[in-house]
Amino acid sequence: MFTVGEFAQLARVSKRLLRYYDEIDLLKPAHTDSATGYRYYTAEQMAHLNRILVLKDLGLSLDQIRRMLVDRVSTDELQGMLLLKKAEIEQMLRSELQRIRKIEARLHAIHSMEEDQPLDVVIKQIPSQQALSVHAVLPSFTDALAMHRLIQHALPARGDYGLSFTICRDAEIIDQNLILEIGKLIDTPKSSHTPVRVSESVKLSLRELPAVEAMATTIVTGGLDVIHAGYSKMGLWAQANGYHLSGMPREMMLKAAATPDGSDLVTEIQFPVEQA
Amino acid sequence: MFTVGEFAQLARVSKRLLRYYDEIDLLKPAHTDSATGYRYYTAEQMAHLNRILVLKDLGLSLDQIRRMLVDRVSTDELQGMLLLKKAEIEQMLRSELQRIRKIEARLHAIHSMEEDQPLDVVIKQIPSQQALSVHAVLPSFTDALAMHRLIQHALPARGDYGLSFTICRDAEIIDQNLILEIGKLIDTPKSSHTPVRVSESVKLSLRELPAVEAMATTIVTGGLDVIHAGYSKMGLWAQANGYHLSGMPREMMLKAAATPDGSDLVTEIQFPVEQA
DNA sequence: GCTTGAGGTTCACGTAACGTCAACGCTTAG
DNA sequence: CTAAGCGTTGACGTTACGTGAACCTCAAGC
Repeated sequence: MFTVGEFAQLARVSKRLLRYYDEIDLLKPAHTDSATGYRYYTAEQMAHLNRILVLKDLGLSLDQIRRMLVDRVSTDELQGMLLLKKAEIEQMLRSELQRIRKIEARLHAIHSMEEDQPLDVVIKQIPSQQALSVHAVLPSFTDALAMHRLIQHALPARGDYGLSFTICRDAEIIDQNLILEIGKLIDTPKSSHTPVRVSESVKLSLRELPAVEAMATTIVTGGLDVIHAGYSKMGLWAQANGYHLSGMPREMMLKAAATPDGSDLVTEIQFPVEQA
Repeated sequence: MFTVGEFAQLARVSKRLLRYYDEIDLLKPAHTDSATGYRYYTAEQMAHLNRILVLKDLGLSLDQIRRMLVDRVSTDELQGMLLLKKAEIEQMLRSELQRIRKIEARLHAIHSMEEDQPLDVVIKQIPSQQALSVHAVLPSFTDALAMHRLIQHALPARGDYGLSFTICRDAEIIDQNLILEIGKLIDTPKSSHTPVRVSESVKLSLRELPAVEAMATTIVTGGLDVIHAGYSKMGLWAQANGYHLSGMPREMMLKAAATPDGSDLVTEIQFPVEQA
């Protein structure tokens, strides 16, 4: 029989830990003096403690260990728990490897473009959204900007409209003509008063932008040249981080231009992606 | 300007998160109404938030991110932190791989020896310990057991003695003759009254067992045959888990034999090991 | 018998990054 | 006028595994 102190020293654990394991019914001393409350452990319990420490080291929680040891679980179940734990660790290893890859990509980005800040790309899930939009074939993004202004003026000020957006319906951005969808999100999807609306020769129609599971997004501040550069950087980023494009890119105008050149535009570029 | 709700929805984070980041000075809204306390965020702050989310995803803590962004840390330092984080993750990957190996070894052990319980091997650090011991060349462990009894009787009952131990001074356990060190630990190292002590023809001398950084230990219950089997299993275990022997094995007698055959002996087998 | 060290219990804290709930104020739409 | 909806603060919970401090009791050696 050993007292806590002796037992703790032999096992090289703290006395506190032994009391704790007693408290959570993981390892009760073989005998507890009812008068003094003193705990007494047998030599055989050292084997028990060792088993606990080993299983803990394998990554099992104390709760699982208690179920396995105190509740006398079968060898098959134990094997199952170990296999499960192993699978868990393997999953974790994969995600940590991915993380390492991202860190390396970022380090590379810092190194290669010294003063240009590296892109901050966040992947988020986007729900489906209702929108009022029009399809247009335009010679340049500058015309798209004009179109946005036109729409802005045509819509009533007091209507639950959200952000202005542009969708490139053609994956290849051709300098000649752009196939675009231009419009505004609708904040309150309940508004049934928005089936169509006319503004000169363009008609806005109600549309539902599909949900996207993984949308790679980044914020750019600046005019059309900066936005265009952002598109190409997003492509590089996807390349470096193991994603590939899986849908039509979108642009969300977070802040409209105050100056004519649009140098204070704030735009969120959105790329639907998939793990390559 | 966006309110928390709008900003949260755009960024796809919770409002709570934004308030939290405000509270910990990680991302303060561009403006806070002093009357109502309402928070207002600008479009530019979305870029800021994105950077925070990206760095968080890379595994940095919010505290580190604050230091990097709010306290305007240099690119070099940022690079250093990322490299450090990468090294951390790599270290973690190594230890998790080791863990996987241990789990696999255990699964294999469960599978191969169906009813014999797999060995529970715990690695601990052992400090140097004082002991009273004698060196002996004996034909068998049975004689060692007898020697332990002899010593037990020769020593005064009331002396701060600890466990009985045996050290195999020869790595190869030869059936012919064993080179052993037999004795008892001394609990209170201050006892200067124990320089030597005589008992018939054997003399116990004061000795200091060296500290061991990594001691693989396991508990076996049973007679000499069981203990001997434990030795060989420990060898197999080390093999399977990537360790190798780096010193003289020790045996600690946790519980002396009550029966002559020693079938209720409880012994801790100790192998000094190193990572292979 | 006295001191001392080891034992006991109980409460609290500590991490990291929020989630959840309660109570309350302000504004607007019906 | 009132209820809905959004905003605020504050406190507590979560998860897992313990550690620390304060305070009290008890066994044992001299």
